[in-house]
Amino acid sequence: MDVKTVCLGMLTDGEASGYDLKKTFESSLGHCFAAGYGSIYPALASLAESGCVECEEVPQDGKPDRKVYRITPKGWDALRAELDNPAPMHKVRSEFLAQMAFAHLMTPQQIQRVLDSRIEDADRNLKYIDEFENSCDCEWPKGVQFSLGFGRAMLSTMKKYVEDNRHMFDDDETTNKKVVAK
Amino acid sequence: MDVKTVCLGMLTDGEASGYDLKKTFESSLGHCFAAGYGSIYPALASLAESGCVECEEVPQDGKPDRKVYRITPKGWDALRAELDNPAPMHKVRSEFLAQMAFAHLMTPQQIQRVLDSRIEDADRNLKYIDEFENSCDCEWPKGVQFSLGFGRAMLSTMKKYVEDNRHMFDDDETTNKKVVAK
DNA sequence: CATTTATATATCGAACTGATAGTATGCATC
DNA sequence: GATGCATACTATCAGTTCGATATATAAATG
Repeated sequence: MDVKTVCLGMLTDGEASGYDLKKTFESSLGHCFAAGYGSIYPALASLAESGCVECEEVPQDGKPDRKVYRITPKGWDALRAELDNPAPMHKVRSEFLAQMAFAHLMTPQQIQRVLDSRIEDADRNLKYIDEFENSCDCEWPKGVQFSLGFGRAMLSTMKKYVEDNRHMFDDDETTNKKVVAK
Repeated sequence: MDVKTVCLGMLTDGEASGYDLKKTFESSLGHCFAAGYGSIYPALASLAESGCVECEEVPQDGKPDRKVYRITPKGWDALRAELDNPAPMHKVRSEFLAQMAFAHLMTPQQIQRVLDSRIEDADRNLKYIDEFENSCDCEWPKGVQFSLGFGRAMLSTMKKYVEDNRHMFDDDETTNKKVVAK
């Protein structure tokens, strides 16, 4: 399940350009699988070379030609083979947690700022998921619903965990002052 | 907070070789920030070149020289600058969710196998976290505790979500049979 | 005695990231 | 009327990272 395969999967829904695919990445998979032009265009070129997709160049005046891609029977075979993978990975790369593991080298202010930004980011992503879910009159396929719900569950847990545990990093001085103030 | 910075952070705990750092990546950051030799060795070479770490080659008979790295004052400055980043990212790249988004192209058997493997993976990672947490007589620093708790919260949510929602993909035929059997 | 595991180094191609660049249209703001 | 910004569309490039592989030896395990 690399970028190539995901592009192939998206093309089962109908022909599309690299630009179109980028938008789909941002909307439906944005919370769990990112890809930029630097991945998408090479992926399409490679898929075209191996015969998994066909490309039709649609001339447009002024704008550059629109290159529309369509999945081929060979592409369907390749996709089915990939979807048979019984154990696809779920990887996390958290500079946030890595930084927090060095909290003893940071000031309380630095720590709280980082925690604030994590909560903001979670909220932003929760909003994206809601917006995407409501952007369709009809229902999304089950798999997409599952994926959106999964994202929501993870982001809610993340937010709650940060909120519930940020007191761990309360400044001792501040705490003492509060105690004294009582 | 790239691999270079994390290595620098680990070296604040005392000198270490590339091999030692790899073990630390596997144990304390394994659940949230992976790095292999292909990242660690180039990172150390680059840090040495920029004067952030010193390297001492300790000869050993039979085995290749052990290269021991130590952080320098310049390295401390670089680390402090990185730790000032107010909004470190938390990225997810889930081939699992991407594949599930195409569940309508898979058989119910394929889907259930994928969900099983996700639960197994969550359990495995929860076990790793517990084992690491108990591998120390004294207490880990607050930041490390926070990071471990975070990982546990996310993995528990993941497992529960999959368990609670896998029925979404029950085979219609099977469901009908059950209903009939009643 | 053979095999596996641990110690320790390192490289390489493929893949991915994030930024940048080019070109045109339309729309709003100043 | 100009300036800047958003949208549509293409594409590349340097730097990073991933996963696998290679090399060599000692110690433990079967």
